[in-house]
Amino acid sequence: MTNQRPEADQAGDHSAAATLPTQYAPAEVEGKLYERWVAAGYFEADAKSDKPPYTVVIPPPNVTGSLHLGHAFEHTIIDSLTRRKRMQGYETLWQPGMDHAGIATQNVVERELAKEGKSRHDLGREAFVERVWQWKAESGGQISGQMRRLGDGVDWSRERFTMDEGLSQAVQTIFKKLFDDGLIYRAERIINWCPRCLTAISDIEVEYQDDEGELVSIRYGDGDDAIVVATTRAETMLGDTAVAVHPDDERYAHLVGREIELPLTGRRIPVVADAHVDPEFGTGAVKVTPAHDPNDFEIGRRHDLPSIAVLDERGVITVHGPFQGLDRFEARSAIVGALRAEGRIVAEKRPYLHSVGHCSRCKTTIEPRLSLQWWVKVGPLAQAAGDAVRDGRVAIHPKEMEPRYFGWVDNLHDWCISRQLWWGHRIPVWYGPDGEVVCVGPDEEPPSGEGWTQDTDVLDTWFSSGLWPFSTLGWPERTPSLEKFYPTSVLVTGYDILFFWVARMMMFGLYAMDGTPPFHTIALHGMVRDQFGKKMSKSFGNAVNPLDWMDAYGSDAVRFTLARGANPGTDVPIGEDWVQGSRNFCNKLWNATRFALMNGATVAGPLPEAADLSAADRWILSRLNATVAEVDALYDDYQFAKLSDALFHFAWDEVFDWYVELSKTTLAAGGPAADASRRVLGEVLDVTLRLLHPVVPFVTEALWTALTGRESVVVAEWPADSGFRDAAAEAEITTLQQVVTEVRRFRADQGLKPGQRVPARLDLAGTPLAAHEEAIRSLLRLQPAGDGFTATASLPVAGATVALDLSGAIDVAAERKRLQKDLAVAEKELAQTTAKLGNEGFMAKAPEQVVAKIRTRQATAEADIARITAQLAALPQA
RNA sequence: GGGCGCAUAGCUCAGUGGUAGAGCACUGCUCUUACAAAGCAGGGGUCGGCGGUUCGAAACCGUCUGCGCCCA
Repeated sequence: MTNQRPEADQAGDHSAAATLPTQYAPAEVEGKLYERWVAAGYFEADAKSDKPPYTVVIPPPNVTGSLHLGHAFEHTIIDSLTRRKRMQGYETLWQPGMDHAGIATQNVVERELAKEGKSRHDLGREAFVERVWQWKAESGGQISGQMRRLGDGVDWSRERFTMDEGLSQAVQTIFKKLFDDGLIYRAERIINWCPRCLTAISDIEVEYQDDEGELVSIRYGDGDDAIVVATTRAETMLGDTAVAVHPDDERYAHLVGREIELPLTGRRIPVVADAHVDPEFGTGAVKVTPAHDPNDFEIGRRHDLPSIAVLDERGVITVHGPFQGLDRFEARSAIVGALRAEGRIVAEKRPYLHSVGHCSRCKTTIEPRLSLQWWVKVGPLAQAAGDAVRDGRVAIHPKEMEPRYFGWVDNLHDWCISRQLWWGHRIPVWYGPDGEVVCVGPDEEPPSGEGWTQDTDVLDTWFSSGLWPFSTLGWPERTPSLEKFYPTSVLVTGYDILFFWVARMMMFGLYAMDGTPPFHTIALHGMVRDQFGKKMSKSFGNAVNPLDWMDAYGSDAVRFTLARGANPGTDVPIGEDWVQGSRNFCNKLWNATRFALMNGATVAGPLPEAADLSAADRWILSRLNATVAEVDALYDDYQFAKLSDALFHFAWDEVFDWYVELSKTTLAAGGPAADASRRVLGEVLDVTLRLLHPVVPFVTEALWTALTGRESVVVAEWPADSGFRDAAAEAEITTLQQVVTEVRRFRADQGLKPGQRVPARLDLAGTPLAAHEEAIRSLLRLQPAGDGFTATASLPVAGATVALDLSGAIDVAAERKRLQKDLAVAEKELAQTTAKLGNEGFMAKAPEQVVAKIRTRQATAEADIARITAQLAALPQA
């Protein structure tokens, strides 16, 4: 569209329409409009404003990421919410930014270095971190540009990054506070170790899947001391320090307390009794490797067993002997081979399907590893996070997702927060020469001098993401933004990452902000799937780049398709056909507005009084206001699919298909009625475009500015229901629609071409449609009945009769077939309603309105049968 | 193994006690002066099976079958 200076146009100026091409071309509109919005500062939030605040923080995408449909979906939801609130007069902040994605980003840069034949160790820590920043500056954060394409109304002047100075200070502040409160501690435990990323990861970064492994039964000890254990991890037997059996297991009672020989090593290990052993599983005896299995670690603790580590950080066997230097998987077969040679393999099951943990980042099999790490003691924090939802201060939407939240937050293990990476917030703890441990706050000088060193680990990325709702607003400073915009209003995120960081934000928000939760509502959405409901994945080959669809059909089309599928908490299937359908809707909107502009639709001046409006005008205004109310209610309930659908159907089925068509007759006639219609048309489009704007911002902006001559729909007022309703006008137009549809049906059944003019005589005396005769004739291509008019067909419908002269024989067979079908439907209806009304139980117990409704249906069926029977009788005999 | 959920038109999904709906797909006719990315008309479902509650069940209860997801 060439209309880039809408303020220069007058409302209703016919020249505005002349500049609109017959097809909507999103590519020519979207980019320019977005730049204008940003330049105008519409998305900037003012902390000094008197307006009530509405705040949403973006779930920060990874700095390594690019826009996928999941983002597009989530952003469409957030953008619609914030755009509507902005129009409603809230001081609206949609806070943008990214997280530093510790492991992912470090991996990206390490891969770059590898191409140069270098490792991060060649550069050293400082130079490597420098290199990561350089990478971020050059190729990180692609998603920011893509968010602009999507139309995201974020305040770019406030963009934040979790590694920024201010946010790093927030991290250090909360670390110190938690440390001082005893909620952060250091301990040696079994953690999830990725032998490829060479770092600890948290429980939720482990993905379990059923893998084909092996279950090997090994005989430990000999003679009377023999005991068979089953394991999927034979290679860890080198680190076994006991065999455990259930205390009540009589099979092994005689062995408890004795020592047996561990094969291949010559070591002697005890047999211990532990209630955690399942006597039903395998032989009821298990090998115990405290250094390489979390359950075994606990058994070891209970029985004071030593831990013998046999694998290094890369999963390579470290103990002396023939297996030293073998990878854990090579060692497994080597050790089974050696045991077999000694005749100690009692049974082998291969493949044996069992659940194995994998690194969510690189899919490498996780190695449980005993190591010294930093932990957050989550007990009191998780309790508070659960209580905030339990006592209603925070609502989870949809409510069905609550058990999922409680199930997790109430059973939370302590959170391992240290990572053996270089990219991230370095743990602010210094160790002294004499074993001192000092946690340093943001305003404190680290201890200096001989022998003092800082912890080399960094913090889990989620540690900083958990601070996002307040760190982005300036915390720990009590900034005006923090005062104005905290707590945020709603957090929009996928149910799949409810645990990853919603719970973390809740814990940290409540803890840091004196018990004020970071948001009052958690609105959960589902995942985007393909058109057959399958999960999108690169390996399956059904992943879609949203930018391709945005290029082909426009961002609005992608957004509208996603919004139409957004039922709370459920997954959203999307296919190209559906995006095309949304594009078609945008085009329809475009052309309807184009028609309105060509015909002088206007928003100038007040609406005429109801008395000066036609039934069609009153009908559409009644429907318009009902739609405003409906859409408002649906927005407040996060029902994006339903509100989008309501707007789609109101716009297309009512405004475009009927009101616009009816207005053609009125406009052609001219006079005051035409003036009124121009004003109503302008009103209906104005309000409809404003209602649609949050979901399809671009096309509505282009059209609304052209229609109204005003600055921007972004800052227009959100429509309000005027309360105007007109049931009589609605009934009148419904009757009109019935008459028109019935005659169209007859025309189609008779094989008349749509444009073919037919002489007709209308008898509307029994209806309120007298004023609509011209419109009905126009819609049905009916000519006046001239001299020699001979009715060859007479159609009774809704009290009216339309007589047509088809100048010749009609297709009696087609009409008979049709009428017989209608008759069958009416007869079935009569039978059903009559049966109900004859049912004593129904008559005695059904509510008044239901009985009345059935009576009406019965009467209608009877009338239909009479009418159709008469029509059939009137048909010429074949 | 524990928990949550789903099964409605060819596909994807709405529909929490009173006439089974939408989008897309499908069939026929049309360039009717906003729009063929369109218009008009039409076809299509024993609401997974069985049993129960009820005057009345797609909906509520039980059960079976099939399929998801989360946790262990």
